[in-house]
Amino acid sequence: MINPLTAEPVTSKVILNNVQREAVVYPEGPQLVFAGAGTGKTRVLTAKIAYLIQHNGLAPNHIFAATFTNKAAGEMKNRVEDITGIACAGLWIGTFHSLCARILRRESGKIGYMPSFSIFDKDDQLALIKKTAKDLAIDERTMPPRGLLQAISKYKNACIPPGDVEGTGNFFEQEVFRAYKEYQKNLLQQQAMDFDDLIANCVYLFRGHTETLAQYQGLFKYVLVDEYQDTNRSQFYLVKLLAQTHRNIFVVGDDDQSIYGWRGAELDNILSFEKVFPGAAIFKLEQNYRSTQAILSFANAAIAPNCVRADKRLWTARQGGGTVTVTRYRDDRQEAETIGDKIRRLLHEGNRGGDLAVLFRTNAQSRLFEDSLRKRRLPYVLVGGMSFYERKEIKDCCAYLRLLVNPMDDISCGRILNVPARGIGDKTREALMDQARQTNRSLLQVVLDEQMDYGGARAVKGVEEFRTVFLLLSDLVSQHETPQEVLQQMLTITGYMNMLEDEDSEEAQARLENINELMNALATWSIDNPDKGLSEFLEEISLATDVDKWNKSDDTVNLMTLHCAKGLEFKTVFIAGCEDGILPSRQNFDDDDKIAEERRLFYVGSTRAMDVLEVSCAEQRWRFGSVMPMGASRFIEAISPELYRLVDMSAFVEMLDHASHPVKYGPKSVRAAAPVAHDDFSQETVQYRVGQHVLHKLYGQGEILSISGFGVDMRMTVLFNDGSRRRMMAKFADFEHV
DNA sequence: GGCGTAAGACTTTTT
DNA sequence: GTCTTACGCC
Repeated sequence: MINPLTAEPVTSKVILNNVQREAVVYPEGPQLVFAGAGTGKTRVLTAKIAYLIQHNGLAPNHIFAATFTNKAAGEMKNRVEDITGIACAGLWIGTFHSLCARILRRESGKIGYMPSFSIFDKDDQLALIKKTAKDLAIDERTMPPRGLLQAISKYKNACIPPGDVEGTGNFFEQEVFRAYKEYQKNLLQQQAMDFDDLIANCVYLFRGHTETLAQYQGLFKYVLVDEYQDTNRSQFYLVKLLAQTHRNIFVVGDDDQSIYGWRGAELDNILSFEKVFPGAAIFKLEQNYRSTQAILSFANAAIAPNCVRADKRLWTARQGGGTVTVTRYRDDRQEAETIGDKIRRLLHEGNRGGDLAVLFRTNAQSRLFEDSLRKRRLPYVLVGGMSFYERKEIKDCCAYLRLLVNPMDDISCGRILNVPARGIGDKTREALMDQARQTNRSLLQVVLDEQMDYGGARAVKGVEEFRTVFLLLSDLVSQHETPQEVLQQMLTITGYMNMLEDEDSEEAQARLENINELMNALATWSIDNPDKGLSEFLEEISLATDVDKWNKSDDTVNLMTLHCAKGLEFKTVFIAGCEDGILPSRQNFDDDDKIAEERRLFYVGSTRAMDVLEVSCAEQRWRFGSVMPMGASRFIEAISPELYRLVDMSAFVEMLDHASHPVKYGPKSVRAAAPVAHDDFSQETVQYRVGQHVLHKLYGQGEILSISGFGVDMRMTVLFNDGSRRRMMAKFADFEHV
């Protein structure tokens, strides 16, 4: 620790250009920083926080800073500690959702919640709305559950409680209202909140409790918001409330990078900031430090047709650079194969995989690139998509843990009542749920106190078994057993482990390893967070973003959606599938605002590239199981041809790959090619090798005995010095330096 | 009640 | 082409 009084000032410790420095040292009052792509937004935000602490002498816990991912929050906090030499444990920094959860855990009693409330993810929400709709006799076909959720989400994002929409609108709106009201009632009864509630309930809390609001207004002397262009109305209300007393609100954003309108984000928040906060100081960061002139010119031309934008001009000192390439392919298959070849060449030329990224509009497009890279034995990581914590076996485990933390959580209870199968089918479950509803108790409560006088003998036995299991686990929790011991016991007592071990399939094997991984993760987490418990672990899991879960590695090529790529940068970027219908998505064709948002998405993708940008489109693409003709994206068509080089590969029918195996494109037979077994080439692709000595946080020293799979799927067997032999997934192993 | 097969829906993007 | 739901059989 350095002494802050003698420390170098922030402004000399962090290199800042003139505008950046002005924004950092600007004394007080509302501030809006327009930060174009690659203009050092994070640097300014970090420096600002450090400056507030060091120069203004603010204690870290007086600062509220909302970032876009928890990972960014963690990195920023560390950086601020580096700069100031002051411990920042008390700093309120994180995503809106985690910050609000933190406030709500403390104040939950004021809005009828216990501090142990559950956080419902998408699946839980869907399960609950289905149950709600069923109870209300709302027909699933006329009112699809997803549609209901979307409508409800809209209300919540605007902080409109069910009481405010009563009696308005047509039949459909009435039905939505009925569902909304009942859904909220159910959430409260189960002591659960969905993602939107975390923000909305915070706003309701403050609206309804002026003394609590005053307390937080007094606490937060400075409110900072990153990615302000992507905030929705409830988030806007929240920061407005919090910043009311001190009027120190500092927001950073770029209207050209607003890509979450479909999630309720309101571009108007950033565009009308000056109106809402009169006297706001405006700063414009226009020097881009990331991309070459060629890339920037291309991106600027791409975004130019959007007319509702704040006036700004991005420029770069990085003159020249290779021309942006636009490549036309015959089909999606050829696109993926050729990009795979290009990536292989780039790696042979000495580029690191981590410097390369393939970006696409939809998750479904990732598969071809995965196949292509896997075939070439190139390590890659798919960011986003089906994440670890969304897997069935992991969700099952978490449901048990969640029920232990919050016994009112009927959705979790319903999920695991019959997992593993113990003879409690849909009928029995429904009977129990009816019983719960009629007697106004939780599902678990019914299961625990009811002498069942209905259902078959098998069902009764199953319910008894579940009761026994739950009480045993509950005892462990009250005896303050460690979280991983509870999980371990759950897996043994329920027979979950046996079930998977008995099933002799590859899938069961993978599930076992995932569960093993969850135990490792939980154990490691407990060591890192000795003062926290199960409920905090569960919260962290449910609020983690895809990028939070991403282990950036030097060696793995990155595959992700354009949305996921926001805020990141790579030396070489491929944007694939730039076709009308994909980017922009067909579903947004008839709405100009949505087309503008799609264009911004294309802009975001283009500005991720530092040195090389390659955009591509295919003339035909497999969609819904059949071939569809595609045309190049209107966004490309709108860019002046001098700004890129057009390469037409669509005439190539066949190419040779490096191993001289002809690769044919198009015919179905090729698509069904046998999957490559990874076992024999794993060592060449990653940083681990057999025989390597490693140091694990939990298990200490060990030696890698064998490796299978590669990239994200790489698993290895490690013999630890305590004699234990463990299978673990490389991406989670988290070995310390040896 | 559980498990297997077959038709059906469906894909935008995510905290 | 892939995942989810519905139905029929055990």
